[in-house]
Amino acid sequence: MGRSPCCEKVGLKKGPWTPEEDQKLLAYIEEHGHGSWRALPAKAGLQRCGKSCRLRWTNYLRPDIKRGKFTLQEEQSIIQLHALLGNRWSAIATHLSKRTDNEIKNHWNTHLKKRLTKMGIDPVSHKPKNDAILCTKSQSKTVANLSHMAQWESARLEAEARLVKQSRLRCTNSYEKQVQPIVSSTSSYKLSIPVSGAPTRCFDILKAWNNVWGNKHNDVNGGNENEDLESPTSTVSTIGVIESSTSFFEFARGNSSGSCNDGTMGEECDEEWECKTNNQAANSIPGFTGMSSTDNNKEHVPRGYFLETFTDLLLSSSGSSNHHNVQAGGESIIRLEPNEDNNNDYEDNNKNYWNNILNLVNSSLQDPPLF
DNA sequence: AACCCCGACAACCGCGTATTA
DNA sequence: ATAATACGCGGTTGTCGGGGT
Repeated sequence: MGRSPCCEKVGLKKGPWTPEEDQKLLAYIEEHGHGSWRALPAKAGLQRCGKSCRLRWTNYLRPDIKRGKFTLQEEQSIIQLHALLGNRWSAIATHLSKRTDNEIKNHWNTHLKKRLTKMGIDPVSHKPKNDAILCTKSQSKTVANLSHMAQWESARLEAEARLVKQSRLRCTNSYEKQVQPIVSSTSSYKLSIPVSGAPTRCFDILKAWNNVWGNKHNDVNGGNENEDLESPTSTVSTIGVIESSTSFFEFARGNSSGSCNDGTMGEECDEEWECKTNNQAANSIPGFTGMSSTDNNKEHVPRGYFLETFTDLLLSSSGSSNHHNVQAGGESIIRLEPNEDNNNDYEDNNKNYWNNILNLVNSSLQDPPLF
């Protein structure tokens, strides 16, 4: 099947938009809505293709866009969501209201990816680069289960992102109907989509997993090792889980030395992050105060320097000297000494990691985007 | 002052997919 | 069922400004 060009290429302007063009596009959409992007440029008097207009609108002119530096929370959200979703920028953007997928993608490529690399973390897999497979059976099982659930949850996140977008479209359509009832007389949305503001039932896998942890936490190793974790379903209760985990943001902001005063990650913060994480990469050099084993045994994420704890979560490692980085089979993960305490450390860290993602996404659902 | 380099970000391109005729 | 069309996404490129030499 051949593909026709999105628009006539001849005579169309390319490159940066001028303020005049912005004004034309803005004025037209405010008055008429965008309608068909293909037809918009002619109607708005723009020598641009519809695609270019759409991009300009969605990435720059849209009124609900937040611009400027990314906050610490936003950066952390991006990293965690990227760990779960990969390069699905659109899906990630739905959980960071007011940020566009393009902006997130750019920020990832220019900042976050480099930082993770400096930290010795593979920005693709979000795993330490020089680590190895767990050697004990229960640890391997845990990793397999986490991976399994991550796949499920990733699929759910994508589905949810689609719903959010459909909801946005619906809202936009309503807006367009208000500003110009004539155009939309033929458009109808037959989908029954949850309206923004109504919390979507989601992340049940995380929650189910959390429940499993809550129930089985103390006998993970002592329990039936042959008992595979069932693929969670969306019918699991969602109550009483979130409270068990402290917001990642809370401890991220808990130490003023870990973030800039305005909450942004400026260059100075970068420097400090790099410094700290180099320590991490150097594997617990003197002065490193990462997640202690004592902290790990707690139900909540420990307070402390953001990057130490965050990279600890990412690395699923402890500040103790009991863990080693081993490499095998191309896969890299932290290997803990095969004793029960460290198994618990490892599992607690994973739990905390997922708790954080759960908190993150739930918080985003409580404040759904309007568009 | 001129040039070069590099980072940041806006914009484009090509492909996949949903929708429509 | 199929083809045509439109839209959205992700990767990539282009442009611009600031800093260094």
